[in-house]
Order: sequence, then structure tokens, then C-alpha cells
Amino acid sequence: MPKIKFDQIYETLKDNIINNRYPEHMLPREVELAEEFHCSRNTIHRAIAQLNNEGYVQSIKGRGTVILQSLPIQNDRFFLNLRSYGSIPAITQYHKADVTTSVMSFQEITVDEKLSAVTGFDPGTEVYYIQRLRYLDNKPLLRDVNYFRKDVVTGLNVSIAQSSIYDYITDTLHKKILAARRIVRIKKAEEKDKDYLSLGDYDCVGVIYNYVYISDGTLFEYTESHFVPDNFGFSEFVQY
Amino acid sequence: MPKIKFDQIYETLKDNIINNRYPEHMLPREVELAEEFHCSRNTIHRAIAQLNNEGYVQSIKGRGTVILQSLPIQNDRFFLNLRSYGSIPAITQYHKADVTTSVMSFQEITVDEKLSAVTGFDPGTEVYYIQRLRYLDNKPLLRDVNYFRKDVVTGLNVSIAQSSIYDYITDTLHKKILAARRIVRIKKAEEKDKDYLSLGDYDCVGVIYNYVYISDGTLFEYTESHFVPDNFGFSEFVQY
DNA sequence: TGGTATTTGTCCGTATGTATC
DNA sequence: GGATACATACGGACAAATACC
Repeated sequence: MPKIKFDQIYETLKDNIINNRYPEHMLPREVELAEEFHCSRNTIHRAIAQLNNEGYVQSIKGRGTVILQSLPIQNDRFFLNLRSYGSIPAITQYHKADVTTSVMSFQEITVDEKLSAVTGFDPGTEVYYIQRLRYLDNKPLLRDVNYFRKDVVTGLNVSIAQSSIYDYITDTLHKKILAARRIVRIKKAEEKDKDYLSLGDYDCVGVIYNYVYISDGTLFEYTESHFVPDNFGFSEFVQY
Repeated sequence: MPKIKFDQIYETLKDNIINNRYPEHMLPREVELAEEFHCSRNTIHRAIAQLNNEGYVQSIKGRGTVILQSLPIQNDRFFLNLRSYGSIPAITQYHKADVTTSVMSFQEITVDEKLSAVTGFDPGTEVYYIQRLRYLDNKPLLRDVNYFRKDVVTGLNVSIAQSSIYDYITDTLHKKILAARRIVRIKKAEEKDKDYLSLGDYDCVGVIYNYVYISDGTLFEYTESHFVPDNFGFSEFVQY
């Protein structure tokens, strides 16, 4: 697995930062690093840009690159970065836990004006409308409401919905997912949330709205994932 | 205000995309754009990388750069991108609304072990501990709990806390804010949330945890901003 | 206050690698 | 396999912000 050069350098620098190998809380100059890693300054610059994006350092013109103090870690829940969390299975894999799925409803419907305004699909589009419950170690974690374009995710059925729709799309249909936009909001729990999620004494749920693009740039999935407030947090890094 | 080249190109391309001037839903090739804008392919590549980051397009090796279908807009609340929202005043300015602040409590305390685990300040650090209520057009919007290092934000007082602490830091103390990390969670409303925010029949609040860095890379502020669920949403873009 | 060295930011031109069709 | 188009990398140049004398 020959990694890309700037990515190797990025990893090395990150490791050095985490293990406190720069006691001055500054990275060496870019020209110095370029010599050390036997590459151009340009490449070093890209690696450091990555460290900037992820909040490890902050570069300042004329001064150098400052290493940022690390934060207290909060491990009592899933801390997602919306930009990089990938899929639910990926999360659970990371946390060494098992996820199971039960399909509560599976229908084929046509998008009307009202649904169009919510999902972004044009009115008249044929979609699969699926409701599922995702369990983590046998405890309810998410209530998913999915809408998939029928002309993209052709041949979807309950059995596939029970295992992994994404595996079906990529491995069987050989289609590629391009990108997604996610929005998080807090909402009053619906009846179904109360019925199926273990809300305890919460009367709210978190909702992740997921808009997903297939390789030609068309929207093919709209999903709402309702979750118990306790289970998730969302983190981001900002530069001034 | 002479903008930098790749940023100008980025803006132009974004405008073209939004106004649907590429009917094939593809950007022109990078070499073509380089000719059109009289610059190197390198610069075009950077501008397009920016469009990728913000979710307007997705570049695919060997194929080109796909324009992504736009999403339905949701305008009933503040839709924040955690990475770019800046400060509360900045939000309100954008929404053409007035923000006022009332200081509920102003103390000087020393960080103990327990508070250290929450804030990231070392035990023994002297901090200002401030509770404030932020109103938008005279309706309660946020309940802020701030901790500022005394040795960084020297000479803070109630009067400053009532106007703008950030103006004080930058304009009076001439210090620069480097970066911040933000985490969003949902929590059960505390008594003070119920007392001061207009929660209606919600029993939950959203909380933004804010860790802020000053120019030498040290953490100098920890803030919790409690908000009414209705008021906010958080959006992010993801690439595969 | 002003000038100079330092350091990152931006950009160019070119070359090579690699995925797609 | 060949053509196309984006991805990565190099080395050099100048701009702009900062620090220091």
C-alpha cells in the first residue's frame, strides 16, 4: 500500500505532534521539513494544510506554524464529525460493536409536490420508501426513514434492506456514491420515536438529514435518521 | 479589496454553477478553464478543490468534475455550518437582526480537577466565570456560560461582558484568536435553561461547546452555549 | 519609526502517475 | 491498449505578514 507522499508526511507530523516531540509548540519551518523529508516545500505545505484543516495546528504568515493544545476527550458517546463519519456500520466497526437492522416498512411510492420540497426529488419521481430500526448491541440506536430513487437503486427489496443497502449499491449494482450533505437538527419526538427508541425521559430526538449523490451528480437518497440524544455529539474545527 | 486569484476564480465558477451555466452538469476541463482565466492549471485546481470542499461539485479522476444537484432550502431557522459561523454577532448581522446581552453572573474562580476535565484548563488556572443571556430582537436566543483565562483576557469586567468580550480581546488587548473547536450535543434542559430560555414544551436544549485558542496555541476560552432546539440546525458536506 | 530578515501564502510551468472510458 | 482528465509532485519566484533591530 504505497501511500501518497504528502499524506505520509502528514501522518508523521501528526504523530510527532501527538507525542509532544515539538516542545516549543511550533512546527519546524517548511524549508527545514522539506529537507528532512526530501521533498519540495510545496509538498510540505500541503501536508501542513491538512493539519490545519483538522485542527492540530494553525499556520501564521511570517511567524510559523503553531501547535494547538489538545482538548479533554469525551468518550461517553459517539463523537461524530459530520464530514467524515461515513456510514453507520463504519461507526460501529470503529467502536467494536454489532449493528443489526429490522425493516418496519417497505413501500414503493411516487414523489408529490409536498414530498419534493422535503427530499429534493422532482415530483413524479418513483422511490422506495423504507422505515428501519438500527440496533447497536441489541439496543435501539437509530430510526431510519429512507427514500431511494427506484431508477438508481434498481431491484431493492426487503431482504437487502435488512442487510446493507450500501453494499448492494456498490457491490451488486456497481454504482458509486459521490458525496453527501448532512444536516443535524433537534426535533420533538414523534410517536414512532417514542415507540421504538429508548428515549427514557427525553421528549426530543436528534435528526440527521442525509442527502446523497450518485456518480452523475443526481440526488438519489434522502434519509432521516432519528437518534436518542444521549448517543451522539458532533464536532467541528474552525480557523480564523 | 484585491482578492487572490484562485478565490476570484472560485467565486466565478460558483456563480456559474448556481445560475446553471453548465447545462451538461459538468465543469469544463481544468486545462480549458486555465486558458479561459489566463492562469496555470494549478490555480484552477485549487479553485475547484474549494468547490469540492463546499459541496458544489465533485471531481473524479479520469472523468471530470461533476456538478451536484442543489438541495431544497430550509429557511425557518439559523442554518449554521459549525466551521464557518464565526461569532453570534456575525450570525445576527447576516440575518439583519439585533442582539443584546445581559450579564447574569460574573465571578473569578480557580480551576479544580473536576472543572479541568471539562474545560481543558490545567488545575489551578485562574479564570473568569461568566453567565450571560443573549437576546435576538428581544427574544432569548442563547444562554452562555463562559470561562476565560484571566492571564489572557486581563482586566475583564461586567461592563465589557455586556458589550463584546471579543472586541475587547482584539481591539483593546490587541490579541488574536487563532482557532476554535466546537462540539454540539443535545442535553436535558437545566433549571436555568427553563427559567431563561423560551423553551415552550421542549424539555431539551442544544448545547454548543466552544474551545478557543489564542495566538500562541493555548486554550483561553471554554464556553457552553445553550439554545432552544427550534433556533438552530447544523450542516456539513461529505465526500467519498 | 523604519528597514531588513524570516516565514508562510500564492502562483507558475512542467513532469509523471493513475483512474476512467 | 490508447486517449483523456484529474492527482500528485518538483523547483523556482514573488507577495505579504511578522518579528526584530
